[in-house]
Amino acid sequence: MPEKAGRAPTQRDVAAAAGVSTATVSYILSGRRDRVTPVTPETRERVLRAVEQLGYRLDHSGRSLRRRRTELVCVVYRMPDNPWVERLAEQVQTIGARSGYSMIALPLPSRPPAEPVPRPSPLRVLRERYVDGAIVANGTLIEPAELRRLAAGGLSLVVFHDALAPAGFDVVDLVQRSALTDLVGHLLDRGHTRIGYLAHDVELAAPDDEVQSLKYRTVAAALAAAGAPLDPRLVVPGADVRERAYVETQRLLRIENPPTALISSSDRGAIDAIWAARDLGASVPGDLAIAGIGNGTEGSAIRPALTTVGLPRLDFTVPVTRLFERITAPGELPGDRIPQPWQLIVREST
Amino acid sequence: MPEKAGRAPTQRDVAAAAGVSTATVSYILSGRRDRVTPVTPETRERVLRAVEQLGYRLDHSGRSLRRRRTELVCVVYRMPDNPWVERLAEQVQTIGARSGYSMIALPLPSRPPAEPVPRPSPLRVLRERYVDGAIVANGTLIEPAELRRLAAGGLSLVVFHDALAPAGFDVVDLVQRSALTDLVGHLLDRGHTRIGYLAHDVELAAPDDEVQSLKYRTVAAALAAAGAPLDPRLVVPGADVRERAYVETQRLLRIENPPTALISSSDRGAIDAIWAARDLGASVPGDLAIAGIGNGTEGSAIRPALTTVGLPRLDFTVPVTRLFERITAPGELPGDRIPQPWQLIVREST
DNA sequence: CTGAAAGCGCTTACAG
DNA sequence: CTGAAAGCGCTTACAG
Repeated sequence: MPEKAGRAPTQRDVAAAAGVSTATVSYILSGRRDRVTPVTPETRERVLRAVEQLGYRLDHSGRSLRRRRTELVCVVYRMPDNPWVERLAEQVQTIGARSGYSMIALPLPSRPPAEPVPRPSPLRVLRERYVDGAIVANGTLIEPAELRRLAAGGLSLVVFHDALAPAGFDVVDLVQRSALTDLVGHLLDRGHTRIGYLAHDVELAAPDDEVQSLKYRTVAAALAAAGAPLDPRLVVPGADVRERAYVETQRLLRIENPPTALISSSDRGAIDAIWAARDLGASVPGDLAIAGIGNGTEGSAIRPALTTVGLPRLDFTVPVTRLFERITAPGELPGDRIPQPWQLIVREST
Repeated sequence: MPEKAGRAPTQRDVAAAAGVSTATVSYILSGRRDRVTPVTPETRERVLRAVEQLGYRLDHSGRSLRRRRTELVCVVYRMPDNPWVERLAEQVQTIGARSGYSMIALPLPSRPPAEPVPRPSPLRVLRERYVDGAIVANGTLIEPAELRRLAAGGLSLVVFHDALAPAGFDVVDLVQRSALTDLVGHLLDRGHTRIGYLAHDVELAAPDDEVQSLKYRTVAAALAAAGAPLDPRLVVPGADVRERAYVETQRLLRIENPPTALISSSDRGAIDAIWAARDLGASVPGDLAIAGIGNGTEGSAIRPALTTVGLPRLDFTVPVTRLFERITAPGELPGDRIPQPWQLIVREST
């Protein structure tokens, strides 16, 4: 069935085999203009047979060059992915399919590129018009200036970011700060004064980084504002790795004057902390109140159900739809801020 | 700096601005032929200035069409990803960069497509020559016939699969069966006769599926062959979801005549099972031996360290290098089988 | 050392 | 209802 090795068959070959012009082949394969100038069923049949026989496959390079769009969009995120990103990808796939778009993913390294910068940069996919648009999840290490350049160059862009001004692209603002502040307030209201923090490594390594240490900084600021500043001895690493979260929590519980509440920079870390506490015979939230950050899928399935902050529902219809509006529009949309606020979700663990 | 809205600048615009021909622009930007016919430093300088000034960005459609390759490869996997796939992606990125290739990911839905099949299919990226090659991780639901068609159509392909013959593409055979059989033998040697199985949902839903239920089928077959067939009451779901693994393990331990050993279809499930057992006061491996499958990164970090089966090292240099050989070669490589056998890794939990 | 020109595979206004 | 032809942005053998 498939063509012989060598040059892959083109529409010219199909046209020749079916005895029609390439225009006819193109109309039939792309499904356009059918109503205006219908092709006779026999012609169509003949062409489709030739396609089958030659093993013809459309080559998008030609189409993209001519149509000036690739009909591909990209979900950009920082490895590893998470349920959040997967849900986003699914929705991009579903909503994009309606306008004939396919989705690819661009997983970016979790660490800033080493020197010398690798050639080609992974960002080539965005820079050289391989895709018509992209959704950038929060946490990637792409520079704001790069994003502005990409948008100026014609890429349709929707960016999840908490501290960035729209500039030719839309910014989905998770408004994490107020929810995190609410969480701190909630714990203080419950009477806690010794509050610990289970951190991601990067937060301890670069506590001043506005983006990477946003959670840590916000929690620390809220506590300080309430007159109960974070005790450095109650700040421990481990939110990244399950077993370390477990060990560090047990260590915290054994120090003199241990915390009565613990905020974990990840839901995962919080769940491990719950187990760590229980294994030591401590009750949650009685002896130790524990809260996560992120509102992952596991938090509501465990006992005690996890108090956390995050998006109440993983529904990205608005930003995803916006991306395709941008792609469809002549390119004249300004940049909007799309608020998608995190919320405090109080369950049983605090 | 960037061009005004409207048509994006092309090499023609750059050439006009710099007062040279498009050929010169192209040579400078692509870096080819420089040694054969060097461009004078001034010309180069002038062109690069024009590029900067116009905000010119290469458009890969034109290049791909002309060069007959996209310089893009794709890692195809089934959502969600896992450390295994991430490692593979990293290595594709690193090794590909040496030949000027960028990597994208194509995450496929975890369930077979609903009827009617969505248009466009996510496989369009592979079918319509968006990429020059792809590595397909194991577990995707792509039909073998589809893989053969893609290879016949000229796509360079390396497929991780345990039950597939090479056919214009290479097959990385994980040889999972013998390692799984070894695991069963190991437990039997230790004197276990009541062995339980913590399954992925799909294994219970489609136990006859050669690909999706390979682990379950192999374990069951090995036990049956040893004269100790799997007791259906000892087969429980939960390997997919942490909390369910925990609950189901505790349930298993409370039944009359409980298992003395448990094989989990995932490392993650096994780790949760360890915690579940310990929370009930059962010792591991004393009261319950527990083994995982997959050799993820967490298994060696916990106590007791997890016995598991999987790849001893996450080194995919051979298959990844092979992919780029395929891409580079005139296209005349046959299909090879690349064995990359799983092994039994005995640690402390059994 | 540089430029004019052909052509990669497709789409699409236009003429018939 | 169908075909001839131009052209999308780039690369590259070839002529100068």
